[in-house]
Amino acid sequence: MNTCSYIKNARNDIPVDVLFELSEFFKFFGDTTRIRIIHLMLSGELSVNEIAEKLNLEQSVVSHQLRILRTANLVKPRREGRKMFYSLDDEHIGLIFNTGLTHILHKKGK
Amino acid sequence: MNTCSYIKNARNDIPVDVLFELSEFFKFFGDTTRIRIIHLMLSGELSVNEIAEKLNLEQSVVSHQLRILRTANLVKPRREGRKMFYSLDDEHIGLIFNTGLTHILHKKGK
DNA sequence: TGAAAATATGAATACTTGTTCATATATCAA
DNA sequence: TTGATATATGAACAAGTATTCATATTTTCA
Repeated sequence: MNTCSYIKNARNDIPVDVLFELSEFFKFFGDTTRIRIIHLMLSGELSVNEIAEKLNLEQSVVSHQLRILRTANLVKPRREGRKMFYSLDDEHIGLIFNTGLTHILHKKGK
Repeated sequence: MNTCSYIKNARNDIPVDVLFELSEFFKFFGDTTRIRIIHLMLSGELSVNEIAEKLNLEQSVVSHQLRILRTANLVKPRREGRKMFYSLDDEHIGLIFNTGLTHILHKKGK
């Protein structure tokens, strides 16, 4: 009857350090530049310059944020000549993105 | 073949201001104190002092963070005499919490 | 009304972090 | 090797924010 897996799987004994990691993880989604980069990557991999052009951002801004996302294993790099292509490392990233998106769109609809 | 629903439901035309709101939304989960408060509330409503005691935090810290969560409609207050009880406003909050938690636990398992 | 309990708030501080600018590194082509 | 292209990085600055401390509200009870 209950289709919400998050309730069935609710954990009651989460260590503080795991909660800390969880908050650190959500921080990566808590920046406009990064969320726009993640959004772009939902459609596939992109080079640094492609991202910068599509988002109308300076190259260094994109590069700085990509380093953060790469260090956190949210995106993975692939070199092709002089270009670096980045793509989402984990399929869960899109799930979290869309879960949040569904939430705010749902609230806006009211 | 593709079992990832987030790809099937991918939205390609998200306005920048919606992406901004989305990042602002995720910021609420990007703080240790708030994520611990949210975690506590997954089990039900709590008074301010209960939260402060369980998390070993000063009352003003909890109150400040509750104001942020309340303003963002993540939690809702209920007065009972001198006490204020707070609970999660939206059932999606728990879903997002657990989606992120599942993700980092999955990565730790590797 | 006065005191106590519970919560909220304001200002100050310290800390974090995103952007900017300049520059460095890396790769390719001639 | 030299120049051009693509990306990365470091330092400095500015803006945002979580915590602390003190104090203000609000409510209950004697």
